[in-house]
Amino acid sequence: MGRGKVQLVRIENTTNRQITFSKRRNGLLKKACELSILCEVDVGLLIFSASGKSYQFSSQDMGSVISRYRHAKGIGNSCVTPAEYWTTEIKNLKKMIESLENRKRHFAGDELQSMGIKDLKQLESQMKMGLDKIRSWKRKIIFEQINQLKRQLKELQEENNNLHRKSIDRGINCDVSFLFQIATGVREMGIQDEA
Amino acid sequence: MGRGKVQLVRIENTTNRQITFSKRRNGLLKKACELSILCEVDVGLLIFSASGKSYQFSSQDMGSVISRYRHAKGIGNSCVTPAEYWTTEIKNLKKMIESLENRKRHFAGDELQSMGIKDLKQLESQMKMGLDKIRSWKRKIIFEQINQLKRQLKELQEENNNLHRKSIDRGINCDVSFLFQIATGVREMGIQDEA
DNA sequence: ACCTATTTATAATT
DNA sequence: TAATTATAAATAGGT
Repeated sequence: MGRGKVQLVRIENTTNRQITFSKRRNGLLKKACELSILCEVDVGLLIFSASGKSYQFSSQDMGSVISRYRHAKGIGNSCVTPAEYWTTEIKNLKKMIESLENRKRHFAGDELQSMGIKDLKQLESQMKMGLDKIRSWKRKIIFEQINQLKRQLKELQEENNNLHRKSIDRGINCDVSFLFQIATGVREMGIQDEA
Repeated sequence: MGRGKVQLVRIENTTNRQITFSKRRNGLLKKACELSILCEVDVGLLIFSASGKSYQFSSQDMGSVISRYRHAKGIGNSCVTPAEYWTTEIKNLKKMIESLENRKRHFAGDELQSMGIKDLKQLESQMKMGLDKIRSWKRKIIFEQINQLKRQLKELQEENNNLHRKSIDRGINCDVSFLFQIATGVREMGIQDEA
């Protein structure tokens, strides 16, 4: 599109290349934006100029778009990914609430109110129950795990004491008293579970 | 560009929206590719269809483009701590519940339409799915932590066996530094368990 | 930066 | 779903 046709190869003339970069970069960003709006899809676009300057467009925030990409690619969640992933998920939930809010007008001047409120109450209590369940489940599992850990540590500590005695018999000194500290620490953690 | 001018708003007709998505998606990918070649710059483009399918172009591999973005934004690979992460997410959920409560109040004097109820039901099921996701993620993360602890315990046991042998053979001071790793692991678990 | 002849993209239609 | 075509939009080369 222009006075002449262009071959799909690097533009050798530096000035022309920069001018074209500027023009096409804006065009691309614009079209990315249009696509996301017209078709209501998620788009993330990153452009890095030769000088290292970066330009971007994303329909949401870039982080969540990237996390979606990583999620789609099944890339591990070692570091930021859980947070990024949930940023998206929480955003979706927020959108739902917004949409509920936007539709408030639809609810006005009609009937079946009690049923709608019933739904809402149910929904609300379900969310709360969900959270409670998560909490209690978590408490239970962690408590069990910690108890088991304590048992194992205790066994090891006793075994170490035995070793200690044997070592002394053989003239070796090994202090394992800190194991008690660990065990104590674990116990405290077990108790403090759940705010 | 086409028979008619188009407004920059979501295309309501589903078929048209999908057709336009298909066309513009390809156009955008093409232009992204052209820009990267003509101007010799790095470009990364991610598109997610409404159905969740992903399309992408990147001049190099997407991973390096993304990491370049991270670097440019000064986002290291620094981890969000589990505590921070869950604190934030739970806070958001609480906000949503609050918002629902407010909504409930607003509806108190109103009446609901059958369409509104349909929306509500849909919202409800979406919320449920969200909670399920929360649960499974939580489960996954905690299990990962527990598994790591198990692994560390196993190491401890092996090390202990080793120590045992060595002590019997020739008497060597025990290296117990790894025990602190366990303590650290347990502590991290405790911290995460605050949501 | 702006202009505009042309090419390119694409909306509507078949 | 895939072509066709009329038209809008992008832009190459020039000022």
